[in-house]
Amino acid sequence: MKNHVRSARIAANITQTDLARKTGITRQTIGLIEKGTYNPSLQLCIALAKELGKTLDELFWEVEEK
Amino acid sequence: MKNHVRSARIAANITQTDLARKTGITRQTIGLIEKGTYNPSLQLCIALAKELGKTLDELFWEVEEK
DNA sequence: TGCGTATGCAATTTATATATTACATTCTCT
DNA sequence: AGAGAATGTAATATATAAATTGCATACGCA
Repeated sequence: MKNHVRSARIAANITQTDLARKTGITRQTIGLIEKGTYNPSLQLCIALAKELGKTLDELFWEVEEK
Repeated sequence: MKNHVRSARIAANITQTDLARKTGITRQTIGLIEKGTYNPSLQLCIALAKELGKTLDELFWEVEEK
């Protein structure tokens, strides 16, 4: 479940805590998603993408799995 | 959680049962996703997209929610 | 008419995403 | 050095995705 959430978040210059608050989830969940050990729900992926100004493909598509 | 899974599946000319088998889940889950009452996992969305020859965006992005 | 295939749907169970709480580390800034 | 902010991570609890089983309907076809 690798992705580009971390780099997109850093590029957007917001903290995990901010992104979590804006997307309605907890900081811990953001942390786990960025770490790549999680399989988030589609709804959450969409919320993250919109908040980060990206599309699903840009954040989650074709990220080589380790 | 509306999406374009059903039309893509029909365009690909395969059954729910086939798509389920190929993506490693059950027919019932496919049915619920197509119905739009489900919030599938990212991993499953990716498997569906690859099997249907689409990207995440094509299947799940910006589908007006009812 | 009867059989096989595709789909809808409901009840129950199981697996896992996400929340909650809490503590630790790292880094920056004064 | 000390304080605060950002992040890592772990244990437990809760919500829900997904599996399993089972039955119903509709359709094409022999």
